[in-house]
Amino acid sequence: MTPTQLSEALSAALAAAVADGSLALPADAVPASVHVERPRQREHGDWATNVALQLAKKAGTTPRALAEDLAARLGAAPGIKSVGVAGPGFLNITLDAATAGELARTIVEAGEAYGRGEALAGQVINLEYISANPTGPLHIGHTRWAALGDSLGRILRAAGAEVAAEYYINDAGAQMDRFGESILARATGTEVPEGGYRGEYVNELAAKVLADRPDLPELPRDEAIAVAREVGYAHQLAEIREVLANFGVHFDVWFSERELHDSGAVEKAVSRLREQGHVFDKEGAVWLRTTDFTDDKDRVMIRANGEPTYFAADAAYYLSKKDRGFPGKIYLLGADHHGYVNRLKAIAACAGDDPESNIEVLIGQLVNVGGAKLSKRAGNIIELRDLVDWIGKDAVRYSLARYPADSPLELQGEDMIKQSNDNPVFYVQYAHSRTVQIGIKAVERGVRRADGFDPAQLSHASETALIGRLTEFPRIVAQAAELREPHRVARYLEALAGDFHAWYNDDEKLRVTPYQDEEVTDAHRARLWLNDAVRTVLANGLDLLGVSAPERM
RNA sequence: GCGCCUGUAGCUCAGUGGAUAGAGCAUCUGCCUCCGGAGCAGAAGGUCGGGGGUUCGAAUCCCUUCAGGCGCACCA
Repeated sequence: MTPTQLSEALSAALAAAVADGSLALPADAVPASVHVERPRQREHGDWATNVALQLAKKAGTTPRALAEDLAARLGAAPGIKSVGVAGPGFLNITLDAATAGELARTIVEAGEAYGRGEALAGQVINLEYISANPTGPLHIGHTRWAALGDSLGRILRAAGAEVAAEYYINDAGAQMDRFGESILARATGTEVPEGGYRGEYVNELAAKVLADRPDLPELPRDEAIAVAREVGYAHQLAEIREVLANFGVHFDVWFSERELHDSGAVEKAVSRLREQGHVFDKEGAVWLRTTDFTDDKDRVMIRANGEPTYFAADAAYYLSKKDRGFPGKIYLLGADHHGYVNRLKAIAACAGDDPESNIEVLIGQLVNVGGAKLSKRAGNIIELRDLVDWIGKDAVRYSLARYPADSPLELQGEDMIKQSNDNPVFYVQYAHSRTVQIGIKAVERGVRRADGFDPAQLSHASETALIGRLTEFPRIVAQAAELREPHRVARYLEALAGDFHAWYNDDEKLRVTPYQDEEVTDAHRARLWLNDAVRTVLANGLDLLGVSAPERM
């Protein structure tokens, strides 16, 4: 029995009580689905609901009386072992072992599909993250969004949404010229200009540019800057793409800011917003009246000198997303960009969208890794590439994905490479590899799922706890998708791994494989089904986080 | 000054109005003759920053206050 079915059974019990007059509640006050949750305390049963507490007042009765009535009605339902009333009026529900144990079969047969759902079905979402300038390597701040953004994309898709992951390349503007000038200076042994890029990586780029274009030093200065800029840009972007690919991060679209300018999309955006009535001219510049909405001051789109601002490109980019058919637009930005939230929402509103539903801006707070070496090649930053070389892809991704984005984070690098309980990624991966090895051993000893499944065998406390945990997975995925919080999946996997290890260590009689002189029984087979169900969920969950599920460690 | 985020165990952090506030680390005590000890069981550790309020019920919602981080461009 799934929580959904249980919730429906509760609704039916409420409706029946209203129908026969024992519950004085208007029909429209009966909730279509009743919220059930896993109680913290095991002795409170498999599931609990506070529905009686919530409805008693409206029905003019006491919570306990209402709960007693519901308990009597629900207790007769098939698959339910017992229903109790506790405390002020909680309903505690225990399923019978066979009904609960069926879940293991459901999971094993569903395989990779278990956990996927329809909570976000029909939603079409553009998910933009990282979007770092192509003028230098990715650093630790980008790394947090790389891990969270990619995982969020996977989770949104698992919940049924259609998602395009997008990287906005800020390849326009004065910074690119400074980038070109910096490379040229290094290539020709002259001084890097004020405000230029100085990291060791600029020397590396200069060497690559010279290898591609040995004629660089002989070119007229303007042309040389352009060549250095363009060739350097290509190399830097290639490196970013390679580093992200090695990190397991995939983008569907790499969107160039320059394209917006070259194609005239920026001018078109200005005129479109002008038609909407939100653009005005002042002091020689063209402005967007973002104060019509949530912003605290109006923003310049075209400067007095005729050059468009970065903000104008942002507006054009927003319209591009809208035009390309994405009602939902999620932006993942760093904390240093939180001042942008209101003006981005104002763009949406000026474009005629609903800033509450068509645009969502998630802000990631700072992260620091203690003990990490600062990058010499890029200056005083921690590079994503170095971090992955040092700690490993799985540990970096997991360590970042297991915390919500909106809290500042201080991680210890030494803990992240420890292969022990200090590091939850190994704890979860170890549980997965253990299920794999147990499965192999069981088959060697003649325990085979194909020989049958008697779910009633899974009646031990550690087994029902484990089954209950497995039941939660689809709801956890849906919740992580709806709240945009990948860390919920990681925390769930840690709890599941804990329940699994506890079951494994619980009692020497509760083994998947028989002792050497022992016959294979229904119990061994049932436990193999359960073991394999756990493996399925651990693998599915780790995949949502972009972390590998090793068969052996 | 204004705005956003964050204050939970010694440390790093979970906990989108429910029952006795949880996990890992660190400290202490147990558990390897057969499925992986990278594991398990237990002990100890808390004015949920402070103060008001809403509610049958608040770490969670509202107000206020203190502390820390970040941001307030015709830069990108």
